[in-house]
Amino acid sequence: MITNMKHIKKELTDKNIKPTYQRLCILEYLHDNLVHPTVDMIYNKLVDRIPTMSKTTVYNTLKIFSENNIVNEITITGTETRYDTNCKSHQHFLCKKCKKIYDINITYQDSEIINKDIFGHKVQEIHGYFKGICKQCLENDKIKD
Amino acid sequence: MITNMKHIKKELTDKNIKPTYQRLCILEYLHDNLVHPTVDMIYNKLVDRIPTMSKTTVYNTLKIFSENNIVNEITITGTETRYDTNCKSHQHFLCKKCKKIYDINITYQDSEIINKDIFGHKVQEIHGYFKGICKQCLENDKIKD
DNA sequence: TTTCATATTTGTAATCATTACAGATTAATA
DNA sequence: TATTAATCTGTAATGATTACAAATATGAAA
Ligand SMILES: [Mn+2]
Ligand SMILES: [Mn+2]
Ligand SMILES: [Zn+2]
Ligand SMILES: [Zn+2]
Repeated sequence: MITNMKHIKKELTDKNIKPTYQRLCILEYLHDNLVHPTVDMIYNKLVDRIPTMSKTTVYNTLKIFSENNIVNEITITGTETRYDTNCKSHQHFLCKKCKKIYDINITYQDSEIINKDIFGHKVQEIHGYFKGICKQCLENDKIKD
Repeated sequence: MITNMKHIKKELTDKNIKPTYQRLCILEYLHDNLVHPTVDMIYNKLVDRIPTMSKTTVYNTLKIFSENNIVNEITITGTETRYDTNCKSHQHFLCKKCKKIYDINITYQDSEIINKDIFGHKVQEIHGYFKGICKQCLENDKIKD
């Protein structure tokens, strides 16, 4: 338990979300595992501690979190949604081989664009990401050669 | 038929892809409909002209096109893959309301990053997109008020 | 042309993530 | 305590995509 439970509870109550046990566990998991996990990763980890946990609850909870800007949904893989509690503006790197998503902190001039217009369209979110082969996979390949 | 068939045929033969009737029709559709269509949109349009067309063929063909860099797969909606034959570097705007994807031509310094390293990861693709409400939907909302 | 091998297309079934829904459980309120 | 609302749970349905095998078309040798 890396993250303080009181902070997590406050994060929910501040947004008028009832801090139920399931919600606290899911949010705690997200804060302690900043690897952009899938619903399955979250569920499979928590079901050990909470055997009654339902996958539907994970989906429902993440939907509430997303609507309240507690998590960001990342849909760059094309297969499943990944979840991110890092709400600071940042980019991502998706490894085509191992499917890991890394944070890339390149400071952009986001503030210039966000909530403004771009060709008449109202911008609410800015997403940027790179695809390729990650450092670790590159090194694994080297060893094979 | 806006695009010249000879050009389309050459595009395939240049990459050693047999220019079958189905493949030509799909590629022609993509060139004439630069709206980032879904598999369903492509299939439903083409099945009128080619009643034997199979949706699996659309999937197979787009996979071959993607592997040969004839189309780009866009996975920003989270629900289904959209396809783009505009291979010049450009950004996208996804409208949360009507789900239309618009091209946004902001010149980036892509060439500085592509095929180079970023924190040790090998970058092969750069993606950037915005989410919000598009011009047309904003205007439709105005009328309602 | 006929024969045979190969590539492509097609239709159906399977898979997998996500959503819909209704009943069970829990919490809040009177 | 009794009543009501919110939350959670399990299962069924949905929808996009993939797997697979049979049907069809293509193309080269004989
Ligand atoms: Mn992140
Ligand atoms: Mn485009
Ligand atoms: Zn990797
Ligand atoms: Zn719109």
